[in-house]
Amino acid sequence: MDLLNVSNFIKDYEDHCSKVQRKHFKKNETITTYIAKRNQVCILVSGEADLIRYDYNGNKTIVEHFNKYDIFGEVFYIITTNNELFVRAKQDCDVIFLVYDSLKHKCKSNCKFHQSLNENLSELILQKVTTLNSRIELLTKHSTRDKLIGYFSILSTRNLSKSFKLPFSLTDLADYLSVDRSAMMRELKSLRDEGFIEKNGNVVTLLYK
Amino acid sequence: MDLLNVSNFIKDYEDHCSKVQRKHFKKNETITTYIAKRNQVCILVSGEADLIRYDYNGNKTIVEHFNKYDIFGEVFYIITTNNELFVRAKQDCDVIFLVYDSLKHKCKSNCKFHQSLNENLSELILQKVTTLNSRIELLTKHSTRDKLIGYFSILSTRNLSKSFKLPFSLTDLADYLSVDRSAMMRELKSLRDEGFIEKNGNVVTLLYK
DNA sequence: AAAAATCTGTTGCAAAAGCAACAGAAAAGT
DNA sequence: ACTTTTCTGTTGCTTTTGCAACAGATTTTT
Repeated sequence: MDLLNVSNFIKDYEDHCSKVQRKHFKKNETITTYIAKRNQVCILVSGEADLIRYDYNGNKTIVEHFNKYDIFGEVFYIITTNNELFVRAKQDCDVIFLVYDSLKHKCKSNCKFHQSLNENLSELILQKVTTLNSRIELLTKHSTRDKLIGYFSILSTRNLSKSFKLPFSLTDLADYLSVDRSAMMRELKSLRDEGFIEKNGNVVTLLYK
Repeated sequence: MDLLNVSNFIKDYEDHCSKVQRKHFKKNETITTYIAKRNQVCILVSGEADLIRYDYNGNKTIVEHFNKYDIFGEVFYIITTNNELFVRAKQDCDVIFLVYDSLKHKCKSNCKFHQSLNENLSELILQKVTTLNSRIELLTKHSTRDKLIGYFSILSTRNLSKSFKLPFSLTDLADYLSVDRSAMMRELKSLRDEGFIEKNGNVVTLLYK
C-alpha cells in the first residue's frame, strides 16, 4: 500500500467517523501508556517515537522505534504486571488514535472509509509482523558484534546506501539491541579498528563487501 | 475468534475455492521453505511444528513454535540471503496453504468464504503480533536465568498451572531462547538447587510465589 | 534385539558481557 | 552566556556465557 493513500484515508476517516482522535505531542511527551483491554491502535502521522519498556528490575528496553505511518498500541500486546510499557515522542508527533473493536464493526454512519481503513489495517498489521520478525532476527544473534552488524545492514538496506544516520543515541542503541552499553562501545571500537565501519557522529558507513 | 470457527471456515473455503491446498506431513518432514515473493500463508490445522533458521555461521535458532491454528509463512518475513528458514513438522501435521494476494482480491466464484477468511485472517495476524511481542520480551531479557524464568511463566500462565510440559527438548529450548545449551543447563541446575523450580523429565513445576 | 543417533548432564577453560565509575564533549534548558 | 543534564568514550574488575568434549541415558531406526 502506498503511504500517501494511508494519509488520505486517515484524513477522510477523521472527517467522517466518530471514535477517531488526532492529537499533537511535543518532544519527550508520553503518547500513550499500554493498559490492558483498551483495544487501542495508534498511527503515527508525523514525527518519531519509541516504545519503551521497563521491567521489574528497572531495566530499560527500547522495544520498537516508530517512523511515519507506523502503527502501534496496546492491542498488539499481552499486558503483564511485570512491565511498564509506554510510547515516548522523540520529536513533535501527530498521532491518530483508534479503537480496534470499533474498526471491525461498521460505524453508525456506515461510512465507506470504515471498510477501507479496515482493509488497509490488515496490510499495516502484516507490515508490523515483518518488522517484528526482523527485530527477532537481530535479538537472536549471539554476540554484540553480530547484533551491531545486523542492525547496520538493516539500516544500510533501508537507506539504499552504505552510509546512514543512526536513529538512536548510542545509549539508546544499546537498549534497543539489548546489550550492555560499555560492551557495545568496546565492540564498536573494534569494528572501527578492524576497518569494518567508519563513524562520524551518528553517521555510520559500512566498509565491507 | 473461536478456533472452531476457523476450522469450519477452512473446511468451507477448501470446498469452494481454488488456490487452496491442504497437505499432510509426517514427523520431521519439511513443511515449507521460506522463499521470497511466494506470498505464502500457511495454517497449521493439526500437529506441531517449528520455524527454524540457520544463519551464515550455521547457528540454529528456533524462531517460532507452532500449535494448532497458528499461521506462518514467508509473507511475514523479509527474506535475506544470509538465512535459511524452514518449517519442520515435530509430529504428523495437516497444513493449509494459501496465497496472500489471492485473499485480498475476490475469487472468481465470488464466494462468501473469501470475505470471511479475509476478516478472520486479520484477527489471526493480530494474534501473531502479540505472540511475536511476547517472544521479543523474552529475547530482550539480559540473562539466561531471566529467559528461563520468563519462558516458564509464559507456559505456566498458558496452562493455568504451576506445572507444565516443555514443548521442546532441552537442546531445542536453548535454540529457542538463543542461549548456549551448557550455560542453560548450568542455570537450570541452579534454579533447581535454589528451590525455584522442580523438574521431572520434561515437566517443570514452579515453586516460587 | 542390536545398532545408531540424539539428548542430557557435566566440566575446565577461554572469551565475552556486565557493572561501576569517571572525565570530557555535546546538547538542552534558563 | 552560563548552568545543568545527558551522552560518549574508556577502563579495571567480576560474573556470565560460550566452546569443546565426554559419558551415560534415552529414543529411534534397522
